[in-house]
Amino acid sequence: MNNLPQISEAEFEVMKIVWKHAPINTNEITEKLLQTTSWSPKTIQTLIKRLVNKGALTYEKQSRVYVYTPVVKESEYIGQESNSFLKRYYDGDITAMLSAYIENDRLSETEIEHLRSLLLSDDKISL
Amino acid sequence: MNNLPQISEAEFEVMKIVWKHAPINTNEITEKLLQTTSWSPKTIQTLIKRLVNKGALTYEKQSRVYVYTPVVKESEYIGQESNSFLKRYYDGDITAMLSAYIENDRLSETEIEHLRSLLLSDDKISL
DNA sequence: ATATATTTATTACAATTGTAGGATTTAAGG
DNA sequence: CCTTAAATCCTACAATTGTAATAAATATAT
Repeated sequence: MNNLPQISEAEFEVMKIVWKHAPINTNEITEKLLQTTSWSPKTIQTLIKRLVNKGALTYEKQSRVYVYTPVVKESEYIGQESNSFLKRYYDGDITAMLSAYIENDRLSETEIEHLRSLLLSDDKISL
Repeated sequence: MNNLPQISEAEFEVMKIVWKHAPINTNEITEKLLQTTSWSPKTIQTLIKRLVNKGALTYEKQSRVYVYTPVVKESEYIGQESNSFLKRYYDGDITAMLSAYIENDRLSETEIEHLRSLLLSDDKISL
């Protein structure tokens, strides 16, 4: 059973901070986000609140401050999003995605090399 | 200059039909979609209309019937979505996505074989 | 104890999306 | 020409999202 909560794009930015720095409080989250966005602190608070409501974050009161921890795991969430992305656009077939990238010359030589070594140096090669 | 229109999930289902069968009229679109969804024909009409408004489809009147053609190309749209997906979840790095899939054993042996042959039999190998 | 500074909670509002019903237009048959 | 069936257009409404402002609660210094 999975079905992680649905996390919007802006909310995801908050999640990234929490995943990286948890346990982390509101002010710290805000501070970090202000380095990369121009969101109002009020907006950030709303996003945090919504993530709590959705069950993506939990918090613990430390006197007047709330300290947040992720409920959903980053890898799990990204894995789920990746699967639904692949399903939507490539009929669930990651090789189809790769094919498209290769055919449209969207891969640099370096990337191709990297992919080759990923696939060849993998322990799966032992068949 | 690109910036294709933003197409929602339900709208995308309509687009897939049009990409595949254009030029195609409302009734034909509806008929095809009813094979895979349980949407009301009214809903489908709304989706088509929105796609026209967004500039994703154009139409031509053939007496009382509208016949639709895509304005945005499928490969272009999917390519754009793929890039923004990779940017969002893998820092734009498709090899990172592959790594994650390999590490989490999300790839079948068949898929791995397929990927290997894609990368090895590619004309890029000529370096 | 109380004022106040700081936090959190509540409310707001427009745009997009899913999901459709109702109104209007119009082609075509009589 | 006019009725009517079929097609398109307009309207609706709740949920989610981006983006905040305002209100309320509360810890802490005095």
